[in-house]
Amino acid sequence: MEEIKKESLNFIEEIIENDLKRKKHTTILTRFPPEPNGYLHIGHAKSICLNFGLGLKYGGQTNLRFDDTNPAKEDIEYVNSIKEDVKWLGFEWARELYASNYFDAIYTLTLKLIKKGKAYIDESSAEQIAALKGTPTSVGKDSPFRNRPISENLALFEKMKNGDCAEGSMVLRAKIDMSSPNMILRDPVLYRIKFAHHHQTGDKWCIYPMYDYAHPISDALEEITHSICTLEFEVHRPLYDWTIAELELFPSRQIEFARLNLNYTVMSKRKLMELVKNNLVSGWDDPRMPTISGLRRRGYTPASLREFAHRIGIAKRDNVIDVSLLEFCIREDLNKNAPRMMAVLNPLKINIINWLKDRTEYVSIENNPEQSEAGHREVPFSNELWIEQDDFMENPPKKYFRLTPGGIVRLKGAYIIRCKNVIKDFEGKVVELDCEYISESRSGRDTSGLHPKGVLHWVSAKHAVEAQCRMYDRLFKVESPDAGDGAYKTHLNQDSLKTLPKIYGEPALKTAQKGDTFQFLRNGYFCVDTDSTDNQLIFNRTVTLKDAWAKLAAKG
RNA sequence: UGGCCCGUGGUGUAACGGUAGCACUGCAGAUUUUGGUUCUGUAUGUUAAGGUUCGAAUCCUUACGGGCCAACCA
Repeated sequence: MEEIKKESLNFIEEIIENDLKRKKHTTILTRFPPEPNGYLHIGHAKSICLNFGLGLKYGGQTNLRFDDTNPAKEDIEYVNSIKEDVKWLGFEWARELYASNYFDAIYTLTLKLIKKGKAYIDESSAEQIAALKGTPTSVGKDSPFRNRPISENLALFEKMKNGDCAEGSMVLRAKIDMSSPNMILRDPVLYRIKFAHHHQTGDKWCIYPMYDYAHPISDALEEITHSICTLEFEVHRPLYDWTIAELELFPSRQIEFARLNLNYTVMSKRKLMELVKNNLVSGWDDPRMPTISGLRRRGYTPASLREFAHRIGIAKRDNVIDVSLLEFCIREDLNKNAPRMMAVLNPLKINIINWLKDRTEYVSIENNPEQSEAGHREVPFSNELWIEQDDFMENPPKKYFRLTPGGIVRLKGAYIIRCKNVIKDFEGKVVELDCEYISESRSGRDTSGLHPKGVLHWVSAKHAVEAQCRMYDRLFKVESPDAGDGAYKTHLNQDSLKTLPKIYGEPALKTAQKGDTFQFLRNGYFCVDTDSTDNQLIFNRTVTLKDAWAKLAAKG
């Protein structure tokens, strides 16, 4: 009998399996609760994969619920982008919901809370409330309005709802414990007045519940079994439980896990928003952004992001994931799935001097060595070719096995050539190379007996497709741009985007469509950018290939 | 000077009182018509001190380190 080692569970899965086993629940229901006040980033992707993944794994479901309790900061634009991103990641929600769907229910429940004497209207100013709140190390003091009669609370709450009170003039507070060591429990604000237009409810309401109050109620009304959020909400859990208990609702349980941190980038919505607003990037979907839309435009696939989320795991300790893991995940996917193409990014012209000027020969090159069923394509070879400037050196260092004066090299899928003559301009810069091809060296029928160490990619000049290339690198030049004071913007990598206005690709690239991904042989993975037009093909570099030579050369 | 949470190689994450494992990264080598892929090898770890136990990364205590908490934000 083969012993099957069962995959270890993360702590949330353990809780769920335990709940299922003990029959606390017969099925599970999770939710992904974004606030529509910005675009989703890869940290949200972690949460999405967790919540939807759990639903899938345990045969339950997951709701998408917009946490839209603050109309001042939220917008329908974000609602739409969030839906698009979740779908693109490959998940389907059971129900599309909004916390605002429950505004009536929450209002009714609140009446019950007030009648129980568990909430009161406080007419103190925000400053007064803050002053009486105390500090983490000193207790708070009761508000002078704390013990007003229930009937008065009811009447004032009614007035508040009817729009008879000015913004900031009063709030509804829970009556819990002003001396609690947990600041969250010092009579938290439940409702505030905001005369703001809401993207879902329009102008129906001028009072809006706070997150801490609306969230447990929303969870409970949906009968969410496991309400998963990030660690900073841990201290809010007693309030979450208090709300459910006082209102006698479905016992949803909040569980917290550590949010994702990635090095060489920033992850807070506020900072990402600043980058966008200050035009430090081209938008939320700039390919350098850690947003889901940015990664999508960069050429990351949903599968690679899901794999990444799986590999980083779920735990409660703070973590900083190395971007190299993200890069590993996309390379792994694209290596297996992206068709290979040849494209010369920094061209150097070579003349095959013993090749007839008008002759074109087609050579057959595999589309993907990782997939035999991907087949081959025909690539034209002629007397004028482009190769990469880096692939020729007049005075090569040791272990350089590309083209050198008098040296030989294999042109991928075609012939071996020998460099016969180096042509320079008046400044001494190499501008062209005269080479001879070895006629009996054609790939697949090579009888030359030669074994060059180097194999170069190339493009026939007269058949080349021209395109623009955007070479992306990490947005920040330091590992922790967030460290220290708010000076993260000073760590921006000025070279995070280099545009190559004219690159030469093999003819098959002509029909490439937006979003298509390729491996440009020896250069990296690229995808067709959404800015492309019929007249101008634009590629984004998703990620480079691992480059052993670059490493060696850098060492000297 | 408060409360809560968390400390396992460089980075993540397992081991649920019984041989500290896996992945990424690094390094070295093999293979290769991509200096890619693949394969092999290798380096680095239980924060510390006590205690319980035949046996502790795991349980207890203390210390140390990190994080969170004082929006009418989420």
